[in-house]
Amino acid sequence: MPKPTGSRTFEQVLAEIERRITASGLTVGDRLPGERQLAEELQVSRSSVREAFRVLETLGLVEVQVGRGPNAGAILSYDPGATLTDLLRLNLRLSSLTMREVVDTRLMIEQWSAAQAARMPAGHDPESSRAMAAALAAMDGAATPEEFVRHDMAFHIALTDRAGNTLNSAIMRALSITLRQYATEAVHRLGHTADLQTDHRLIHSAITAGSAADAATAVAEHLARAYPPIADGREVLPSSA
Amino acid sequence: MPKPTGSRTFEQVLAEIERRITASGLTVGDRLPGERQLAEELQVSRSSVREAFRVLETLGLVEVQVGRGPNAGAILSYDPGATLTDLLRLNLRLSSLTMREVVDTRLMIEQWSAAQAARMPAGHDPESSRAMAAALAAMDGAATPEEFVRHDMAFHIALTDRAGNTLNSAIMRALSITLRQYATEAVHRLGHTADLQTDHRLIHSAITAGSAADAATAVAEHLARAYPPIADGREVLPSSA
DNA sequence: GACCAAATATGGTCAGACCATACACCTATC
DNA sequence: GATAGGTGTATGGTCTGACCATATTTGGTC
Repeated sequence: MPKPTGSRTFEQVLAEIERRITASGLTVGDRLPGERQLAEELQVSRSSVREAFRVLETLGLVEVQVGRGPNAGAILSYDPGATLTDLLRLNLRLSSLTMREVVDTRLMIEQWSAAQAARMPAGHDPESSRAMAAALAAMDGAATPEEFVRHDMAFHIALTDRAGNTLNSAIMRALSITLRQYATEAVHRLGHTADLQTDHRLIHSAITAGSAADAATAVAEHLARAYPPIADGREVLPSSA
Repeated sequence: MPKPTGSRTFEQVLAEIERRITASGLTVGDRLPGERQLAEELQVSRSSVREAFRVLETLGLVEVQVGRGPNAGAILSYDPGATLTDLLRLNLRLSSLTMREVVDTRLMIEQWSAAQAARMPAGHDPESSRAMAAALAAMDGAATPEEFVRHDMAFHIALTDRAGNTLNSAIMRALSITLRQYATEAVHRLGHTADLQTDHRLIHSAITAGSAADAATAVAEHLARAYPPIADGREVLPSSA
């Protein structure tokens, strides 16, 4: 037991909030009591409640808004992506992670997702289907590498969404954001995007055709092309996030 | 731009700390200034510094200790696992995630890792090698389902470590902890562990023999046996964590 | 009914105090 | 001189109470 259920006050507040979520069946969209009210209910100071709220906010579980009315206060939300993104970015800064590992994990998720997506019935999740097609078209019309990469990210995220695992989707979103600048530089280096688009269409048609194995292969080849300079070193994150 | 670089004070403190980490080359083990000192340096209140510290702590980037001496204060650390675990647990509580998705993601990582591990040269990472063998033996001698599951977790984590991707390892650790109680109940239901151990040995020998495909297949079959009742519903987390 | 102004509830921030903890330092003793 | 014990002090942890900023609600006025 590394943590003996936290003796600090804000940890007890966290435990109580977690207990209430479980017991009262609170869910996304519901509101937590205000800072002052919760402080009085639990007989703790407002500072402790605030520190607990910062933790919940960091975990992407609540969104806090000032002012008055139904939208003010701490609202239960669902955005693990932001947390994961922060986590990845900071760990790259600390050199606890390498770009190589991030890219490999992305390949893993995307290969898996492409295979799963190919196995889905034709009419499955029309929204992600539309998103993939739209991203493909938008990449054709992209005027700058930045714009291309933006739609490229959308394409790969839609692909992951299509596999239907929201946990994988959340991780994929975080990985994409982390790799964005890297991807942009790669496109600049390449100088053109024709090969990448050929890859994308190969992936897309394999999924549409229901060929899981082909889809997985196409994804692997695409990422090998997109991230060639990454060998095995401890590349650091570009200076600007 | 969802976040305009945070107008709140504690977010500016976070940005400044992140800047210092990047600029000064601070790394794991180094100490951040004390709360009072940082507050004065940045001309903000101690409360704001504390809220920033709570965020860093939640992200697993610092560990805070009271008292005096070289171990006191906020030390840069590296423990994304705790954050991921909290993230998973709370999102399961909010029903934003299903057990099915968690199990699927675990299968994905473990299949990938088993295949990668099988491709490694024989002498690679002797530590995880030893850990796998030790866990196998310990499972044979386990007297209770709880003890069996503890060593089972160690086995699967060692397998993932052997693939050499620390990001995947961190995710796998979080998934394992999240699934622990579930796994324990599954072993209780099964009533015996012979089949599971047969699976484990199959996985182990496939990796040792360097057969990536066999290793991946063995992992898939093992997890299908270990988590059979999970179909497609929105199973909730067991009440006690 | 529309519009504008005041009241109010909410989070955001600050200053200052006191407590608990754990090491640092110094003194007394041998 | 070495050791043991007490005291000092820097650190995080918590609380109180105040004030500010913001956004909605309320109510009055035209």
